[in-house]
Amino acid sequence: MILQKKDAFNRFAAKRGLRSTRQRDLILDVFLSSHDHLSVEELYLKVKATNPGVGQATVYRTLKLFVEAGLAREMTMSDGQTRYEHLSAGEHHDHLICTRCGAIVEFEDATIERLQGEIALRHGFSITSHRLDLYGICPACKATPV
Amino acid sequence: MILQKKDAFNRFAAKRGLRSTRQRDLILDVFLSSHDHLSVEELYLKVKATNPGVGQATVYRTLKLFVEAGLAREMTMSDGQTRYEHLSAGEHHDHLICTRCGAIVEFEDATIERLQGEIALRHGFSITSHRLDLYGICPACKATPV
DNA sequence: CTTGCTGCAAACAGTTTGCAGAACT
DNA sequence: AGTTCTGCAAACTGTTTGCAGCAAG
Repeated sequence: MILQKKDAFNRFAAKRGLRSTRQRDLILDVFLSSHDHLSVEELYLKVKATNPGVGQATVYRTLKLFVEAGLAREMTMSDGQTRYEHLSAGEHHDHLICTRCGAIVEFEDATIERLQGEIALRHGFSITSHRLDLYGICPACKATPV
Repeated sequence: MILQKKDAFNRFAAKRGLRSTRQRDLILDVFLSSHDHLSVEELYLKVKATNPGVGQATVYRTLKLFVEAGLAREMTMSDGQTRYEHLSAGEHHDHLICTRCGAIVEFEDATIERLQGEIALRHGFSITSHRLDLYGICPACKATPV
């Protein structure tokens, strides 16, 4: 799974004439072995933990490459931070987001996807992507007194 | 319609002990008489056109009040800007967004709303709000060569 | 007269960029 | 050797905040 993604990135890099560097390998490792939805800051700190010399700018630049390579998806959160989640070819999922603790749960719903397609058609749009976030309180937070 | 919203804001202001100022009235007028989904910058420019002395900070502060008063909804766009749209009590709609020209078309779909509720229930979440954006190319752009 | 509101400018947070040196091929 | 990539720091963008003066009640 992780190897597949590394291969995918290597193919992308080769096609684009990008060089293979220690930093890019490292950032890819950390990204792939982490849970989804990391902010750049979180990823940067994880990378720095094992390899202090790496700069933030490189993390920013490398994440943009992952997006171009189709490995990652960018999500602009309402707190102004950008988060990156894993993305496999053709796969898509939406999010339940806890507004108290920030937990993010993924889900998929084929019926909603289909209805979205119908709505787009009705308005003459050709859809390239979409984003569905449901905000609320997760079960754990409901059980915990504020 | 516009008067109703002004009343709503006045009631909110009274309850909160806020003062009635020239700037707030002006910004509310401009906001209510504009199309939806304005960025702060756009609104600020419109306000400044008729009343040059108004500062950006006031526009930012006033828009946050509108959100608290339930007149407006904040949307963080992927370009990093925040846009504000009109909001009436209980009303909700989602968006088709053209990635070429930036046009935003609103739609509502009761079935999707219901399915969202079911998904939330299944995961034990209590939903407070949601956001559904469909990104693609609008009919006008499809007809226009790049 | 008292307190909240405004405009300005400075501060901030997240992200991007220019550049000199390091590293890949 | 030639060129890309990196790290640093400075620049940028959108937004927030501190403060002195202004204005509403």
